[in-house]
Amino acid sequence: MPKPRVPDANSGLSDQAVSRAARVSRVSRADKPVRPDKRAAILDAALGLFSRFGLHGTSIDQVATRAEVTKGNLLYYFANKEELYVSVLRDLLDVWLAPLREFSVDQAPEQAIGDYIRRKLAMSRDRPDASRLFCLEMIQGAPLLGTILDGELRTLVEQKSDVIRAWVADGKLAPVDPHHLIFALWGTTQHYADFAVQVSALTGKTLKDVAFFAQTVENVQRIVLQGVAVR
Amino acid sequence: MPKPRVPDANSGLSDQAVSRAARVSRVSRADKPVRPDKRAAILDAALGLFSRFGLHGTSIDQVATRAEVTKGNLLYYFANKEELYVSVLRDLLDVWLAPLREFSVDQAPEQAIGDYIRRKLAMSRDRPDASRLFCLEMIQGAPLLGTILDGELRTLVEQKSDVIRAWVADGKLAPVDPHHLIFALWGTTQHYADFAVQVSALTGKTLKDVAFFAQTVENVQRIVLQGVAVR
DNA sequence: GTCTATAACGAGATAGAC
DNA sequence: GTCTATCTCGTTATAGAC
Repeated sequence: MPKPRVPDANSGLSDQAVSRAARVSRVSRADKPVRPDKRAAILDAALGLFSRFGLHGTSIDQVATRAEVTKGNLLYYFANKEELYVSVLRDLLDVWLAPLREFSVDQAPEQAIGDYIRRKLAMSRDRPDASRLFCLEMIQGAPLLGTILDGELRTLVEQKSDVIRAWVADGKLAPVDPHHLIFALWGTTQHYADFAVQVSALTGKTLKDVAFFAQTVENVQRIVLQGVAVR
Repeated sequence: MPKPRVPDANSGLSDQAVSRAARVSRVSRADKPVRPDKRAAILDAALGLFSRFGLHGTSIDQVATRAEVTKGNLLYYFANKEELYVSVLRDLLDVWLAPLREFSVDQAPEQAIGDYIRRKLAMSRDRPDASRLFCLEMIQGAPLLGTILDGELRTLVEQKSDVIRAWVADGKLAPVDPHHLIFALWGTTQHYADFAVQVSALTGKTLKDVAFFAQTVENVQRIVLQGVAVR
C-alpha cells in the first residue's frame, strides 16, 4: 500500500555552506513529496542516523525508512552499507573544512580568530550532525577517513599554523603553540555540537536559541581572544 | 576441568582514581596470567572495546576473547550486553567526575583552574577510554546515562558555578559565564583524548610523551588562565 | 562456575518480477 | 528504477552437560 505523506513546507534556511537546502523535501502537487534526487535523500537520512548511532548502530532499513525508500532501492544507489557511509563522509568533508579554509591571513589576529570562532559555532548550531559524525570517526581512530582527511587537513593546518607563528613573531599574539591554539579552538566550539545534550541539560538552552548563541560566541571569544592577546 | 585460581592479594591500587592497577595481568608461576576476579577483567575488556566501537560496534564475543573467557562465561556474570555496558559506565562514573569534585573552593582562582586543567589532561592521558566512552554516550544523547549523570553532574556543576560566580563578583576573575567557562575547560582538555588520533596525526606526539604533556598543560593553562584573568 | 551446542533473531545483501 | 521475497550470516541469548 502506498503511503500518503504530509507535505511540510520549506521554511527557507538559506545562506552559507553551513545550510542544507538540498535536505528539505518539496511539494509538487498535493500530497506527494518530490525529491530532486533520491540519492541525496538517502545520504541525508544516513547522515542523521550515522551521526547519532554510528555505522554499526544504524541499519540499512532505518536509513531507507527515513529516506522514504525501500531497502532494495537504497541498495540500488549504494552497493553496500560501507559505501554509503563513506559517501556521506566524503560529501561532508568540504563543508567540514570550510571554516578553517576561510581562516583569513589578511585580517588582524583578533578579527581572524574571532570570526573563526563564530563560524565554528555556527557550524555546531547548523550542522551538529557533521560535527558528531567526524567526532565518531575520530574516536574510532578514523579508520575510513584516515588517509582522505590526514593529507588534506594536515596541509591546511600547517598553512594556518604558519600564519599564527608569524603573528607571534610579530608580537601581535602571545607566544602560543599554533597547534594547541587550533586544538583549543576546535575543542571549545565543537563541544557545543558533540555534547549538545549535556549543554542543554545544564543550561536549559540550545545554540538554536538566538540569545544563547550570541552569549556563547561572546564568552568563547572573550576567553580565547584574551587568552592569546599580548599583555 | 576446574581451574585453580590463585587468590592473589589485592595489591592496593592506591593513589588517584586515574591509575588503573587492576588492569594489568600478572604471572603466577610460569606462563599463566592470573586475574584477581574475572568480573573486573570482563569490565576492563569491555571498556576498551566499547570506548572505541560503541555498544553496537562491539560483540560480546570480542569482549570475551579479550578478557580471556568464553562467551557463555561472560553471560554468567552479566545477564546481557546492555547490562554489561551500563555496568562499565556506572563503574567509571566516579573516576570521571573526580577531577571536578576536586575543583577546590579554597584555592585562588588561577590555582584552582590551573590544577583542574592539569587533572583533566592527566585524565585524557591516563584514561582516554573513559573520555571516549562518555563522549560516545553524549553523542548518542546519553540514552543510558541520562538520569544517572544528569542529576549528579548537574548538582556538581551548579556548586562549582557558584564558586566561579563568587570569584567574578569579588573581581578575582573576568566576567565570564560559569557554564561557558566549564564547557571551555572540558572542551579543551577532553579534545586530547577524544581526538587523540587527529592530535597525533598533526603533531606527531601523544600525551604519553612527557615533554608534550607538559607543553600541552602549559599552553592550555596559559590560554584559559589569561583568558579569564582580570585585566 | 565454566564449558559447548544450539535456538532465535536481526540485518546485510541478492534475485528476480514488474 | 523500484519493489518483494529470500538467502545467508553474524550475533545474542539460552540450555544443559560437566
